[in-house]
Amino acid sequence: MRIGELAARTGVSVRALRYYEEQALLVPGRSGSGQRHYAPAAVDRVGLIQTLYAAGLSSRTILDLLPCVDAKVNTPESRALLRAERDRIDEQITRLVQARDRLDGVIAHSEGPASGCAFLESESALSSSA
Amino acid sequence: MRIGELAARTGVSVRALRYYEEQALLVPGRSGSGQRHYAPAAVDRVGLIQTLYAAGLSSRTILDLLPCVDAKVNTPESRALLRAERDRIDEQITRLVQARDRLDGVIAHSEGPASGCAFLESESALSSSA
DNA sequence: CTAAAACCTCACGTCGGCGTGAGGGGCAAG
DNA sequence: CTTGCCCCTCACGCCGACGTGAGGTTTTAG
Repeated sequence: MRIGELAARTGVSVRALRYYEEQALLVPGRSGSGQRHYAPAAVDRVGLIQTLYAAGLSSRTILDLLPCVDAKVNTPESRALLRAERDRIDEQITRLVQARDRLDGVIAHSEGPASGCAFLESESALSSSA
Repeated sequence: MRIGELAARTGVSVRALRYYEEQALLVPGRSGSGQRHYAPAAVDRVGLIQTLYAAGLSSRTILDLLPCVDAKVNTPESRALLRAERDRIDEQITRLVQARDRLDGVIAHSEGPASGCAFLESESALSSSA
């Protein structure tokens, strides 16, 4: 299929697909006239790339991970790389849960101000002069 | 305390603190000569800001949330805002868990290729020519 | 008093993941 | 042939959270 169809099927922009090629994440074949041609499997590939981007990984990192994911490479280094990125994601989840809990606490407080709770330890007197 | 000390205590850069002021997230008092002076509570404040930044919130969003967190504002709108941001974080967590699980699957596969599992549905023949 | 820190205000640089034209080719239908 | 749609390659724009000087003032230690 050509780039427009892949874009339509995956929901990502044509520009983004060209960008993925630039980053060597998804390199299509070319017709004689220079047009890009993608195999059907490219749809799944784009989905994976999107998932990883959504997890906050950079193009470079994804580029490093893809060969492992494709199971074309399976060395101790590649496994370490996979675990490292997994752990980074884990940390990020931890941070997000922390922020969410914080907001949940505020929400609970704003809805039921019955208790004089101080789960948000003291936010007052933010500045002082001289 | 002055900006350098706050920076040291919180681990964020002096530049970042000035930026927070620019964004109206943390506005310190000033001495006659123009130097910033922060109250001790500013340490916690910076921690909160950092937590929210780490959760992927923008300066603008944090600015909107802070009055609610400070419990200075408690309107239906502010509560809706809090919930909306909480839900965004929830979604982000979902995405991250998805990505992590994906990597976990790959890791499991790379370590024990005993099972002919296909949890990563077909990643092959990525491109075709003409 | 003097020198070194620490502070101040501009104001431009960076980086990543694209958006958005500009300007021009390829290909099927009528 | 021509209309029209999809495709191509540059190449600049953008945005947010700061980094990084430049050039000058204030505070502090000796």
